Amino acid sequence: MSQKVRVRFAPSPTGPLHIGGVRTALYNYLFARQHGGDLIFRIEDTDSQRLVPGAEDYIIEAFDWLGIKFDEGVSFGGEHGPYRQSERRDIYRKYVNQLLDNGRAYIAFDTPEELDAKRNEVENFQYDASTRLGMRNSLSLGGEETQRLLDAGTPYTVRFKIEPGEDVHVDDIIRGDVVINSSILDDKVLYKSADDLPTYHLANIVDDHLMEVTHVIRGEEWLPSAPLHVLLYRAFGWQDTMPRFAHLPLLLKPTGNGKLSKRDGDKFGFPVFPLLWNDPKSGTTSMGYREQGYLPQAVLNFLALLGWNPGDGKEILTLEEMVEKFDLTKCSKAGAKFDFVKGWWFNREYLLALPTAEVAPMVVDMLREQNIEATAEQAAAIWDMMKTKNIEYTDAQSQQTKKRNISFVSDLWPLCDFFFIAPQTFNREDKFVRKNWTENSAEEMRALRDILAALPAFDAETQRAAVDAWVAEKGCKPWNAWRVCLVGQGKGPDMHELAAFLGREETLRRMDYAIAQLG
RNA sequence: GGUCCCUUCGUCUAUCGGUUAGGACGAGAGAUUUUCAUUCUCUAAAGAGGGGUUCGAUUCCCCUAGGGACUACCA
Repeated sequence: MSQKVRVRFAPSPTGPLHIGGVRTALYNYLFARQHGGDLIFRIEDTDSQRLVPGAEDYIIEAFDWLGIKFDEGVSFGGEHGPYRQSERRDIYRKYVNQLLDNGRAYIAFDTPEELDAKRNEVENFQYDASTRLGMRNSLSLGGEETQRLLDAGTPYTVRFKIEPGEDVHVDDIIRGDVVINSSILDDKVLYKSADDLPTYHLANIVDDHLMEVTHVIRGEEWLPSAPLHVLLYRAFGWQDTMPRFAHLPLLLKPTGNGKLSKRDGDKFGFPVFPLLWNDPKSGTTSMGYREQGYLPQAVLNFLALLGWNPGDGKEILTLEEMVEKFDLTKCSKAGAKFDFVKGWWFNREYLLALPTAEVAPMVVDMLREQNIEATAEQAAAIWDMMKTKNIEYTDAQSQQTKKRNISFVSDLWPLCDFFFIAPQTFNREDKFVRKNWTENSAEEMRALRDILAALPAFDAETQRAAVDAWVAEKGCKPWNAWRVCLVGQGKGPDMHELAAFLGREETLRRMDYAIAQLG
């Protein structure tokens, strides 16, 4: 009797995909893969008012970039379509009528204005068993009047008739048995005639049933309405095939109270969307993980561990390992503060583990942004020399400089600019220059210069052999002064490798220039 | 306000009645180093509070406090 696992990720195309949504999708993906099941991509566009052009394409592109693959759904095809709710009107209408026919729902004519007025008039007004008879609906108006209004084309909604006084149980995989009394539930609007579309609640239940969804894995914000959904399954007589629920903890602000929002990203300088987003309404643009230089696997890995932990101490996990180890029952119940600094660490781990050949094109792009044209070979050479090096990372919030590793390719630039830009001036006050350019330095550099000039070849090893011999004989330590010449500061890779990259001509030129400047 | 969910180092978390409460990020210190780094070693850092249950509670129950979500003709 084991049914094939089928789960879905069903975003509403009202804007760019939030990072929390990405995590929800990821958990669905991991769960589906682990059980050899299907992952469905459904578009929940039942709110025509809030639809944002481009949002759907954005979401699809985001998952494509992230490497989360769907088995069926919008743009993926499948046997259970259409997968866009706005294209399923006929289906919903049929099921709304079923509920109407068996008395589980009723027609309501109250206008939004009337409802507003009621809410202003009565504190904590709730449209339910205790108040519905005082409202304008088929229950209070009677069949004749209802039909008359319908015939007159009066806009209406269909409301779910909730029977009060029953404890409704939701069996949640993460939270266990959650009980809510039906009396605190209101008669939810299931369908609105104005746009001939159902609301989320109805569409969600009908689609999950028809698409044979076995597990509903979604954000915790849905937990309060889960009992309503249970009641809906029952009203349709679908309780035997009702999916299992798992309500995921939310992603919270890095500091302070509340859930993670776009503002937090702006405040701390991290993206909350997978891809760059230009909002057609406000005209504002929001940064994306892709554009900021995050690697998709790093983003996935980071997100996966915000709310779930395999418990074996291993944190760097491939998608395959995550699929293997994922366990809904090991998901935490409490919301997770969004630790974007750890996100940097994940990216660094993945970036540094990447083969040089894959990083080189990124370095070329990064250099191009600095108006420097470099070949892939040069970029690869720089990466190999520099990838273990550091930068001074400016913390956007505290304005304090902190030591950071290379988490992003863009971090590389301030560390490697000297490969392309020769020192123009030398700051004698600089700690490194002051310490390492002594009175003997000019003379030493002249000697080193002559040795280098006379070398038969200029590769690092040839240099090293000659210079080591000279150093051994003279008993001097020329490297830091040499670094002053070529770099101007206390940073950069091994001097011989650096000189080899620059080439003999440029190396000697920089040395001559420094000797002339510093004396 | 009401309903529901939640509560271990600063952060993400491990522990499924008996542990010196472990790991990771971040922080600090030291060592190494031809610079900046890397690397290595070490350190500080937690069971919200109060009641129970039990031989024994971080773990089970209750209360309080705190946090979160929901409370639309939005999802």
